[in-house]
Amino acid sequence: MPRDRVESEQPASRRIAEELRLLIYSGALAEGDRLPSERHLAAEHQTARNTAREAVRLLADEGLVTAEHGRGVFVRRSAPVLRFGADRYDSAHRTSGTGPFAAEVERQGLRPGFEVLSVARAVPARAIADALGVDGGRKSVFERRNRHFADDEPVQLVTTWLAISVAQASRLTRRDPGAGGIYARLEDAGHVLTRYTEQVSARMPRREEVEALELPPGVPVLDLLHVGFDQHAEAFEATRFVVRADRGALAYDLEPG
Amino acid sequence: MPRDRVESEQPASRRIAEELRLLIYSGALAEGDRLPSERHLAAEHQTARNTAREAVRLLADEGLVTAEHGRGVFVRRSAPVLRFGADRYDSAHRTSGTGPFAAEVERQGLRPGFEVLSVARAVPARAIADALGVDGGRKSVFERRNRHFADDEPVQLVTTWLAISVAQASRLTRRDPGAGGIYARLEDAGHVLTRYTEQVSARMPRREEVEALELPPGVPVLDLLHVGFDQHAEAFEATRFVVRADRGALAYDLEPG
DNA sequence: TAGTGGTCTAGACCACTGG
DNA sequence: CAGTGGTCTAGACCACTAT
Repeated sequence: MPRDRVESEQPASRRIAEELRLLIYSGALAEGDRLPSERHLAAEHQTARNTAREAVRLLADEGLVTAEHGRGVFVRRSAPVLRFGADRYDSAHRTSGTGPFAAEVERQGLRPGFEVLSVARAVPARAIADALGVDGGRKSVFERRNRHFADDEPVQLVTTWLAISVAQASRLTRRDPGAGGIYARLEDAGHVLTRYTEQVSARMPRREEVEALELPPGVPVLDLLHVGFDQHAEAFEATRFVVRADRGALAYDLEPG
Repeated sequence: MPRDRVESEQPASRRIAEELRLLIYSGALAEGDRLPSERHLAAEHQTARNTAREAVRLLADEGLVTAEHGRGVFVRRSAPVLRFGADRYDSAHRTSGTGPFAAEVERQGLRPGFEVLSVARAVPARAIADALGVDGGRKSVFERRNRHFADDEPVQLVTTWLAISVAQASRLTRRDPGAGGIYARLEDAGHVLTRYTEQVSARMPRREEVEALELPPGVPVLDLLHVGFDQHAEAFEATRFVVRADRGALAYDLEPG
C-alpha cells in the first residue's frame, strides 16, 4: 500500500518548520518563548533528531528564532529599531558634543558607547579611492575604524576614510577625535558639509562582522556608503556604516528634484 | 598521545568552510567556479559527508556560494547592482512613460518587466494606516501589489496603498494603471508630490518572498517604506519596496538641513 | 549511466545551562 | 545532575543533471 505522499509532498523538516512558523506568526509562540526541544520535536513527529534540528535551522536562517546553547531555542525578540535619520549630519548634532548616533540611542532610552578600533594609513578600496579622488596607491588614505554600542551591545561598525592631507589638517591622525567627533574636526579645518551622497545596500555579514557585531544567524547588515562634499564641491570624506539590520534602520526626508 | 587539538580548536566543518572561504576571497575560486563536491571534500578532509556538507552550508548562508541540485556548488556571481536613486520620483520619469524602475533596468542593458499581482481593497498594517491617516478598520485602503523583473528575473515586490477616496479619484481601482504608472494617475487627480519620507531596513525574506523573488539562501531583502506628501502636506500614498539585496541598492543625494 | 546535491536515520560524544 | 543545543559518523535512498 502506498504511503500517504499525496498531500504532504514537503520533506519532514520543512513541514515541521512550517508548523512552528505558523505558531510564531499566529502569536501562539510569542517573542522570547522557548520552542520545544529538538528531541521533543523529533519524538512528536517520529523523525530523527537531525530532522527536527534541520527544521529549527530553517527558522534560524529566516531570523525567526535564536538557539542558545544549553538553554533552548527562542522566538527572537525584535528590539526597538534605532532610526538613523538623514538629519544626523545637521550641524546641531555636532555642537551638542554627543554625535548623532549617541543622540538616537539615548532617544531610545539606551546607553550609547563608542570604541576606536584603529586609526592608521591604509590602502583604499577602489570605490573609496574613486570617491575621494585619490590615486589608490599604497597607503594613500587615512582610515579610522570605530564600533558603536547601545547598552553594551555592538550595533554598527563605522569606517571613515580621509585623504592624508585632510586627516593631517584636521588633526584626525590622532586616536581621540575630540569633542563633537570627526565632523567637528573637519569643520574646524574649514570643510563645510554642503552635500552628501549615500548608497544603501544589504548583505549577509562577513565572518569578521559576525564576530565584531556579535550577530546571531539570520541577521543581515545594512551597508551604507556615505560621501561628504564641502563648499568647494570636493569630496572630503567617505564613511561606510555596517549596521545590524535587526537593530538599525535609515530614514530620509526628501523633496523631488 | 593527545591529538593535535592545540592550534585547530575549530570544528571540522568550520575549518573546511574557512579553507573554501579563503579560496574564494583570494580569487583562487572565481565567480561561477564549481567547488569540489561534498563527497570529495569529505574524502579530502577524512570526515563524513555531512560534515563537508555543513561547511558548504555555512558558505551558502553567507551568500558566498549557491548549490544547484545535480550540478554542484558554485561561487555566487555578483550581478551588477541596480541603483535606485532618489530621483526616481522626479516628474521627468513619469512623462517618459516607462517609470523609474524600467529606466534603471534599461540603463544596465537589461529588459524590464512588470506584473500586476493584485488590485483590491485591504486592511492596512498599523504603520500604513498611521502613515495615511486612515482608521485601519476593515478594508479601509486600496492596495496594489506588483512584481518587477529584469531580464525575466524578479527583482522587487512593490505594494502601494492609497486611501479609498484617492484610489477612486485617480482611477487606480482598475487593474491597468495606464501610461506613466501610478504616479502619473495621482498627478492627474491633482496630487503633486512635494515631499516624501523613506525608511530603509533589511531582513531575511519571508517564505512567500523567497518564492516570489526566487531567492537563493543567504540573500536578504531591502525593505523600503515610502510615504508621499502632496501640496497640502497630506500623505496621499504609501509604498513598500521589497528588493533583492543582491540585485538592488538605493542611492540618495542630500543636503544637510 | 555516473555524479551531484537533498533528505533522512540512529546512533554518539561534547559543551553549556540551570537547579 | 538532567536537559539542552553543537558536532559528527557511516551509512541510506531520492531527485536532478549531464553524458
